[in-house]
Amino acid sequence: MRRHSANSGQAATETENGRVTIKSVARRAGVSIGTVSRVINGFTDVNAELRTRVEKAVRELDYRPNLRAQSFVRDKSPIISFLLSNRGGLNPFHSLILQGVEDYCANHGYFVLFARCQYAPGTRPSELRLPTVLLTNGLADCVIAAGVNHENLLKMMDQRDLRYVVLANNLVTQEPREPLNQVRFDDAGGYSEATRYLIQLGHRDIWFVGDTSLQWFRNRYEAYVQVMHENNLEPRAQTVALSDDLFENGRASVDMILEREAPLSAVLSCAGESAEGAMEALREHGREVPRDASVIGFDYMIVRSGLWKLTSVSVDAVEVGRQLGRLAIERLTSNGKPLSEAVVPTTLIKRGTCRPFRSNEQMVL
Amino acid sequence: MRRHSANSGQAATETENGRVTIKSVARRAGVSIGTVSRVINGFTDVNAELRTRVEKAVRELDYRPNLRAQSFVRDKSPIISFLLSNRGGLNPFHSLILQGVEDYCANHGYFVLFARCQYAPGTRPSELRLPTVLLTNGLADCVIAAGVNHENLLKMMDQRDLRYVVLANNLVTQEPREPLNQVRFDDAGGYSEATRYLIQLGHRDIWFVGDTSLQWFRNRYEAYVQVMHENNLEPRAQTVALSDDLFENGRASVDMILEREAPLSAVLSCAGESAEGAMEALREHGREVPRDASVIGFDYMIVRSGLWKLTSVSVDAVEVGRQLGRLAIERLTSNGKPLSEAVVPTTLIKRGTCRPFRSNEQMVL
DNA sequence: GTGATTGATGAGAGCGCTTGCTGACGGGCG
DNA sequence: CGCCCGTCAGCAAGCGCTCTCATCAATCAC
Repeated sequence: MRRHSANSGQAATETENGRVTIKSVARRAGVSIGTVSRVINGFTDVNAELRTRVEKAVRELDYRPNLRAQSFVRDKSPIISFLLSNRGGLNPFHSLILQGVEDYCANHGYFVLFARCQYAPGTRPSELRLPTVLLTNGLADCVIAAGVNHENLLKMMDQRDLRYVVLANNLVTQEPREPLNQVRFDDAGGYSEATRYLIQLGHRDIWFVGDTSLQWFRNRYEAYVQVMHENNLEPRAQTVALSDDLFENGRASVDMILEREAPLSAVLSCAGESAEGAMEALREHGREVPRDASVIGFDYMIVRSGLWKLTSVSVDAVEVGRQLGRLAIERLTSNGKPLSEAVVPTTLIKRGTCRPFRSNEQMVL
Repeated sequence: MRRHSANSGQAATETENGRVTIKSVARRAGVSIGTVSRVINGFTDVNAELRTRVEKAVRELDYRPNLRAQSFVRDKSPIISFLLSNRGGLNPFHSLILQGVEDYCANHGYFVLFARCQYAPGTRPSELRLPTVLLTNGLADCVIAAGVNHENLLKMMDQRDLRYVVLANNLVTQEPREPLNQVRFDDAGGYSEATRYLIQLGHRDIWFVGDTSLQWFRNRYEAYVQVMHENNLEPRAQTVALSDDLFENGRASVDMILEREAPLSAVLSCAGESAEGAMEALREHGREVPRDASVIGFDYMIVRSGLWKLTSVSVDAVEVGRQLGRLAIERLTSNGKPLSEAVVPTTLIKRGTCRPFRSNEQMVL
């Protein structure tokens, strides 16, 4: 690449080359650019008449400050980056979260940059190849780390003094982490409630289905186990991943349970898709839901078409996004001091897949 | 708001206040900042030795140019805005498109800003309240208009000399529009192919199901009608929206057709969800798919869990996004001259819901 | 009436970078 | 040897804005 050759010729000397800048406004209003700056930035110590004149000039010229110049001189930008880590695609859950982030940020004068990245949990922080968003100096002032994240990335961001906020549910950590600068939804609480609900309905043979090698599912599993123990019931779980596909995993798990004729009167499933799979397996074995078995799954208040009848532990994913946006903006305005965790509650939404236990159900098998 | 009081005191005179700028690099390498600039921008007319020294200094100081300063002085930014118009949420289809946009842009040094907006089709361009992304001067240099768009927004952007690229399939226009600066996927082609396929399988009573008051579904409908006519078959369609919910609309439409005992051997559905609804209705009427009726729907190559058996007209939505990203970047680098339309093909993916017609199927009803 | 205080304004420096221009240098050629 | 010209480094002018500081007017206390 060679330098561009001279082509500007006679640079516009005093005249403006077509664009409206703070100077044009100042000239038109007959004030200095400092005064214009004070008016557009809402300082109160400006004479009412001058203010009016400036405002008129702004309107007439349709002036809008150059964000690039503003960001440059203020040394900050109104951009927050939403970083989706280690996820193939933008799944419905994260779509809703992104939507919530955008919603909150847009309402508070910030913009959301969408970026993705992949990294291995094992890589040492210093050897981590950061995504371009994080490497680019001055692009975004705060990062929202969603998707599946690991300690090494957070360490790296700490080292580089990058401000960030994390979605804690999908954060995989070895040792417990101080719950700062993070948003979490209380899925464990929801799974406790769901378990209690099934017990109240009279169920005893309640199976948890889900791959507990994944931390987020393990949290749900542990909540289930605890409630079962509190009620002197034996947890009975199929926690090995029989498939990568959640639907298929739910189907295969329940199929296995029924094949070996283990007693089963309710299924608490780690996810919505796997609950659908569980229902498929029950159907295949001639057991009707909820008549012959109750099923509870998980969802995130996505608007589903007609048939969404699954009783679920439910979290408002858009709200999770809003909280992430809120925390990110607070981090920027709170001068970087750590913020305490925000928790979004979950609710057990009772739809059509649970029913009180009747002992003759056992006969069906 | 009052002006900030003086708090800087003795501004750092010649020393740098902690941050690494082009000056630090220049000093360390013993060259002028101009030379550093030329090196980091890849100009070739730099002496090899100086270049090496500069590169060394950059590495040692871990220097990264300040994007804010660069954007400011270059008067352009590496940010492209993905604007989702008139859509409640970020649905799976648009999530995939966004993903494709991000994919392409990230690979070409651009960043993607995610924004949403709502506007009425009827509003006159001059009265349109533009979303903040478009109003903010210097934020993004090009806008990708996805979601459902209308002429008034495009007119407004034209007037303001905003560069943009449109997803044409969801663009609602009165008069035909020159296909410039837009990406389109050929769903009409896919629906023609699907119709021909059903005819080849021997089906005659092929029903199109979908609300044709929506332009994108009407395009599919018209492709269907044309192929039917070419084959001297009578188009038979349920084009009135019986519900806002696609699933329910498909279900209700087919239910109505079957209720009045109209002959039906295949359903060509405007969307995937509505095809699921159609299958539900067939099931309710005791007709098994594909034994007693064939069904074709639509999808966008989303990875669905196990049971996705629907034969579909299919478009690679991620590719649509990539094309949008490509066109947007071309618009920026092609000095603003209009670019010709990009078309993403659709394919008929034959899964498990179609079978050759057997006349005794008619008996089932 | 005088000096001190307060308040509003304009002037201008400076943010970090790009880039046109100037001029030093050296090699080729007459 | 001198001249010309191509090459390449440094200088410095800006880009549009913010914000400090000096200035000046008006107000107030006594």
